[in-house]
Amino acid sequence: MGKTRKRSAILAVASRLFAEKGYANTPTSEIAREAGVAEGTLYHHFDSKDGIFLSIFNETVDGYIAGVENLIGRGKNGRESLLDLIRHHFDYLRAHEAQFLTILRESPERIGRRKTASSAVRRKKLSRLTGQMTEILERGSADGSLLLRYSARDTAEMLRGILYGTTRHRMLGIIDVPLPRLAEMLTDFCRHALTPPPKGRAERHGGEKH
Amino acid sequence: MGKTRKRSAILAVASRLFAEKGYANTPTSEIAREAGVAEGTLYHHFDSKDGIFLSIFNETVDGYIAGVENLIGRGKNGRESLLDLIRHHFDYLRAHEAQFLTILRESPERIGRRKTASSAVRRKKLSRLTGQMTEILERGSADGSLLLRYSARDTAEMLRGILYGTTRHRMLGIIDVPLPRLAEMLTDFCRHALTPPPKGRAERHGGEKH
Amino acid sequence: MGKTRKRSAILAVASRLFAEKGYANTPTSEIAREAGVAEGTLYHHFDSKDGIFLSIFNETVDGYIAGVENLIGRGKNGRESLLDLIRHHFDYLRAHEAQFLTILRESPERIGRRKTASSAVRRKKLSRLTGQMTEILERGSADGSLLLRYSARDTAEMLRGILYGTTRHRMLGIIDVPLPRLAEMLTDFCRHALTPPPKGRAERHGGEKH
Amino acid sequence: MGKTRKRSAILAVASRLFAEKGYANTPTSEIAREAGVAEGTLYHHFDSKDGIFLSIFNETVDGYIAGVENLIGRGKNGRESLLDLIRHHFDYLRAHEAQFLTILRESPERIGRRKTASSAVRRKKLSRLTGQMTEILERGSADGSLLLRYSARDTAEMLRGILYGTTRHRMLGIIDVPLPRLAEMLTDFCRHALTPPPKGRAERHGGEKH
DNA sequence: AATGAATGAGAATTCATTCAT
DNA sequence: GATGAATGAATTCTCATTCAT
Repeated sequence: MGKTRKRSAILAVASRLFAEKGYANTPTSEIAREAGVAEGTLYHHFDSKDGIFLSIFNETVDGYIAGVENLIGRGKNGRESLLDLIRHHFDYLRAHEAQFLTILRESPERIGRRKTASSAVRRKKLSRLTGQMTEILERGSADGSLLLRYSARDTAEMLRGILYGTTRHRMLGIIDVPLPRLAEMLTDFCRHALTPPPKGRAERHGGEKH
Repeated sequence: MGKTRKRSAILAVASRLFAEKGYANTPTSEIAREAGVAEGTLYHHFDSKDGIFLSIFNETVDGYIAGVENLIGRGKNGRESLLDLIRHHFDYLRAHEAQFLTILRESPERIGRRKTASSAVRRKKLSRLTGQMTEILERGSADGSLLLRYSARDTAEMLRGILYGTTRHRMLGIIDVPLPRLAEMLTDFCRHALTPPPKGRAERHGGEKH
Repeated sequence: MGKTRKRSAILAVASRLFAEKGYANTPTSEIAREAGVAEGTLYHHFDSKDGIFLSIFNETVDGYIAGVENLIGRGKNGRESLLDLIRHHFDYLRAHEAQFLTILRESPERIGRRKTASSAVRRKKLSRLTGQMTEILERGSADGSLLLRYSARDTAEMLRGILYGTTRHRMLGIIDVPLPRLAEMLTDFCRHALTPPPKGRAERHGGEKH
Repeated sequence: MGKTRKRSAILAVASRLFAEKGYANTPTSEIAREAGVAEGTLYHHFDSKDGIFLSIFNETVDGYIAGVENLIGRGKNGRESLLDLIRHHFDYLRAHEAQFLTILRESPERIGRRKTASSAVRRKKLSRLTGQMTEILERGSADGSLLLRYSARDTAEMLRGILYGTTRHRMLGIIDVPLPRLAEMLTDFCRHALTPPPKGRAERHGGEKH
């Protein structure tokens, strides 16, 4: 309890500062000052500045993944699970805004090219996510509630990019659509793009010329 | 010619390095060395390291916007213009990979929160882009070639996020779908999400229960 | 017993680590961890990190000096005492390798220039050693078993340097001669350099031309 | 010329400070201050603090080795070359006191255990020295001017240790014999230990009992 | 006696930028 | 325009030591 109070304070402050100013522009001295601890204390709880980021990443992504796991386990059909996923995405986002922003901002630096031991772990977590989404899409394809025009895997990857990009622009203030509205639009967008035609009517799409 | 050879060399090298290692992890000394100029020379051509990034950003985004302007001017209907836009996006991307990656990586640092004079300029350019997309969507809505379920502006913003996110994940190697395939999928996805129902048939969507 | 078990563990671990990595490169945290005690416990048994070194130094040098005292007390002639001293040196070395290495490595830092209270104590112990060696040489000179060409004091100082340097190079792996062989060589070397000419023959050395 | 003035100043100051207080106890800030340059300037001329030590080591040892090479080339007999070597040792020492002390103090840290690329280079230089001394002893053994009771290599290693140890104790003020006197004593010591018996007289040594 | 979380004064190093040549 | 030596502020990290429990 008391033992981890400072640790949590550090993580909370760091999330906020990283989100606001970026990892590289946030000196450890500022984290310490705002968290009300000595600078050395950071290094009592974390290996390095990078270790602080790593903890934020892990705790946030683990929670996100657990949430998805949970909704998958509910056994709804693919289409409903997909909608649940989008809902979960935006709910979780709200509850962990600073953490999300931090991760959004820093992914290329810390997940991108450089192949380090811990970046491999991070990549793995993220690909776990793609795996979960693939699972949902496959279920929908099997139970007829979703119509995939591409492989489930490819579609899942695209969806991840879509969620990422819209979320990011929204959180960075690059676009103005309010978050709930964005969630609604994306839900709708996916529904239309992935919905099979109502029964009893032929899909006419193939006949189009383009 | 001779006057700008070193300038171009600097920009080319900087784009590559920023893309590979990130802005913050690329010392000016390395840019100078790889470009084959003295470190001081950087400061004859640019105000600062930030100025180098700024030039990459401006030249790249200006070219992109000009391309969109161009395709809008061709006077095709909204739907076709939208497809042209996606095509243009991926074409331009291919031709300016390093520059795009640089911008992708650094936007939050340099465009995000902090309101400086030059970040305002950059934001403006980006919002010009949203304006162009809005224009295309409005045209499609007016000429019946596109069906918007939300305002053209909101839809445009969402589309920008979608393009950004998928492009980024692809370029950072976070997802595996090859670029041309991704372009195809997105084209298809948008077509389904924004296509009006074939004439003579009522849109049944509204009747669904969900 | 139980009272000093942790103290001994600390000294043993510290000797080993100081010998392996050097005093400055051995954090107290590592000593504590390897000794299986808490970091604060170090400070119950010793005043400071320096105090740990001091204890190693004192205990080791005291034992060494006691051994010399002992062999001097046996009342052999000077020559034999000198050979006993060399033997004792290498025997003691073997039994206290880590401690010796620690002292070898750190002497200049902690015994050298800086005149502190405790460094004076240490210097005094070392000069006690020179005193003992001087005593042996004087005895040999008096009883005719050794031939000194310089004052006993000067010769003793030189011998100390000789023992120190060869021992050190050997322990640091700078030279390859095995320890027993080195002991033999030094014994022999001293014997030839300090041996009086066989009785009944004039020392011809003075007549040489060089 | 002017280009290297600051570099030399840094090396001179660093030698002095390392010799006085030890490498680990000399902050780079102090080197910079005393050398009259900015701290960053150190890193313009050297890779790291370690690089400064490395330069001192290399320049000093290279000069020493060149001197030995030189005296070997004079073609004197082994015995005289050995005496020249001792003379050269003490001459060079006088001319590079601070550098020698620095190297004396820091060898274990920087040459000892840890096998790094540059420590291998340093070890190699030092073993070159042993090689040179071996060469001299072999020559003396061949031309009859020296009597070796052990292999030339082993004797050379022992001699190196002897020179090292006595020099070191002298320079650290652990012993009081003045430098010239020490040189004389060592010369004499070696002469007696390695001198063949005058012609026409049998070596009686083997007959002794001990 | 024992613990270990917390401290904070330093340490080495980096790097964008300047300026005399 | 071009150079590159020099700068010094800023940054991350280390670690001996303390002290409340």
